[in-house]
Amino acid sequence: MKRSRPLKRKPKRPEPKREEPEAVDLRSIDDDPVVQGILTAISQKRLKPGAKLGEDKLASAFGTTRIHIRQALAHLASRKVVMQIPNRGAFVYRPSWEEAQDIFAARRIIEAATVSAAIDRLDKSGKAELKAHMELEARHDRNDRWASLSLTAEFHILVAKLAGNRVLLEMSRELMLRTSLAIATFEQPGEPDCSPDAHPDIGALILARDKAGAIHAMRHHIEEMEQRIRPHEGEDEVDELTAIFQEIGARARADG
Amino acid sequence: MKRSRPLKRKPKRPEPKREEPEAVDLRSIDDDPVVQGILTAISQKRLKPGAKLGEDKLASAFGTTRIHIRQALAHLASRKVVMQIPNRGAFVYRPSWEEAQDIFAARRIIEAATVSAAIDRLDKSGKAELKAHMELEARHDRNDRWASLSLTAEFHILVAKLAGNRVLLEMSRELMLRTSLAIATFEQPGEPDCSPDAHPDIGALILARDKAGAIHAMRHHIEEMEQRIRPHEGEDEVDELTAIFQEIGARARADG
DNA sequence: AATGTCTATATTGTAAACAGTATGGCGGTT
DNA sequence: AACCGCCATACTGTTTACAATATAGACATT
Repeated sequence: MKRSRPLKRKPKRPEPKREEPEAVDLRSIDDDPVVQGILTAISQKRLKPGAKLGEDKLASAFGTTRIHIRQALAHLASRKVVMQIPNRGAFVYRPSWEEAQDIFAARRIIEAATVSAAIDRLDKSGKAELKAHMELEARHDRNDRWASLSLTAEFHILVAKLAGNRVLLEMSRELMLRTSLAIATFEQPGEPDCSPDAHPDIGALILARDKAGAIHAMRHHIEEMEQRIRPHEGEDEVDELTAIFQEIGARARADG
Repeated sequence: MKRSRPLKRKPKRPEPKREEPEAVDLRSIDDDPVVQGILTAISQKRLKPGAKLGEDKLASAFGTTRIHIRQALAHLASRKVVMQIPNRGAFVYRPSWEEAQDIFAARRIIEAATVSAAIDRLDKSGKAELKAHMELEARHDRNDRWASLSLTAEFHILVAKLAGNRVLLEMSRELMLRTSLAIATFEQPGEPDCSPDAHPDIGALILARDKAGAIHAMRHHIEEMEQRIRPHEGEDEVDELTAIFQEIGARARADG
């Protein structure tokens, strides 16, 4: 509907009213506790792919309203961490087998680049951070599964931080999460995402500024992860059906 | 509030009710006309960085409701295409100078990889697509600025498609958009994002399967783009202030 | 003259009620 | 006994109205 403005003021506006914001706090929705909660729950594998995320339940769980939850779920759906199905609700995203492979391939590319850039930019404080993290990983309590999962992911994030490129850092974070989902979908549960023994080697190579060696080690490390997943074989009949339906859906959308 | 369910049914549920969706149409919000409209408007530089995106105005412009607009804006904010400021509204995202540089650096990495993968996977239909696009670009109407902008962006998207990795394709799309914003922010308006003359060379090198040459040409092409932007100098006083405030905000958040 | 305060207005954010859609159990039919 | 349609229920999606906040102009003050 058109606004019924009183028209009392002068309608002319020679300069079109500088509407551009100069400096404000732009706290992102990423800082939202609901988003963070779901994210950590997923990266710690407490939420499995395909799990339903009911709006009412989440609202009461987090002690907030449904609107807030909807916003958080929409954001997570934009980032492909949850899947929203019309009139059915939100579910933890379950990547396809092809998508899982693509995620690993993307990580090989991006993390090779972050390792390279991290070595180029490595300075005193960077070395200290890296050493501190390696020590943390070496002496952490291996019985605390959730802490382990967080720590091993943090190593890759730290390397991305050292690379000094925020865009690559965002992408690494995103790929890390989607890797968690890929592994959780296609591997027996309970094991960590990374074989943690590889991290000290990679870290040492970075500290030694051995670029070729560090890149090779990182690539190998990611390939090791990838080899721990297998396509679902027991659900072939079902998967065939889903393939058919998705094919039909895609075709209908392309034709229409 | 807690749901006041009648409790007439048996509360026990031995099997936790298979809630996982098997096969459904999952049309993404990316297909939404509002999202697409804003996206193309930005990539065609009809919407400039910093422009205000009022909810009511967009709602009446698209002939839909404010809620719909809000969802679309939230999605675009998740993808860093718009910036949402609490109680102020949504604005077309304006990257910082550092972010602009990071975007170009990320593109160098990712597009070098897509070029490489595209050459590896290049088959008959891929060659045909590439040739068709190059012909389109060669004989298009150079006076139609908006068509030119779309076409030159499509070249990079096509290469990413040929690489056969959906995750990298998504990332390329995202980086493409953010490149548009970066160039629009730091360059005088009106010029295309790419110097279009470079595309035929890159395409020819891909068709010739000259991997090293194609990667080099792509890197060079992106560097050329990057060299066309300059940090804002006339707004140094303002930028200094914003830098200070952002510094303070970040510090306060880190300390708190 | 520049700054500070106040008020009206416009715009965003939130809550609650309503409508639409899928789910699951029940009964009827072959 | 298995299958099919029907109906109650639970959940998501949407509308509506209201509350909170920022903006812009006018006015008072130093």
